[in-house]
Amino acid sequence: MSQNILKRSFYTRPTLEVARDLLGKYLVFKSKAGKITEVEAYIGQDDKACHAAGGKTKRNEVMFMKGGYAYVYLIYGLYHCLNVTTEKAGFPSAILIRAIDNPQANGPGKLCRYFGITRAHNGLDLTRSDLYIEDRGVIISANDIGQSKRIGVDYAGESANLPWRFYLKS
DNA sequence: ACCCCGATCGTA
DNA sequence: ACGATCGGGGTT
Repeated sequence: MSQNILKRSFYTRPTLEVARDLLGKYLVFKSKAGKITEVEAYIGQDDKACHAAGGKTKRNEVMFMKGGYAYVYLIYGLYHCLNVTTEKAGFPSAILIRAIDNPQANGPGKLCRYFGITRAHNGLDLTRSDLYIEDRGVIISANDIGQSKRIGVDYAGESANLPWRFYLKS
């Protein structure tokens, strides 16, 4: 029924809108799927916690693509993190998918381990590959959404306190 | 060539 | 509270 894969126009909107709207959607990859329960937004070069704060590099170049691409990077030499790009080409912004409703994928590193997502998937187009996000008709109201500062970015000065983490209250 | 450190996680 | 583990990015 509601097999509704999110299309380009969903991702190319303002990042904070996309972040809130991703809650309750389903991340799907190779026969595994789960409801997104926690995300964080990283927006532009003024955001000192954003990987693109210092400009474009080989590692973060996908962040400069238009909305709807997978930005995957290795962190701490051990784990991978999955982001989805947002907004228009040339503006670096993305949303970190931190958790789905599954104890095996309740953190960004665990999530990638659970799905088998690695840097090999960096740059995938979420609108035309087997990695995608779909709307299964779950309705999320404003009262269901919690908001806080982002995790693990205390080094980022002023940006550390931006309330750009969104999660589904349990 | 070298050094520092990270959008994490599991164990102590 | 801390160690694992490694590549990116800046510096020499």
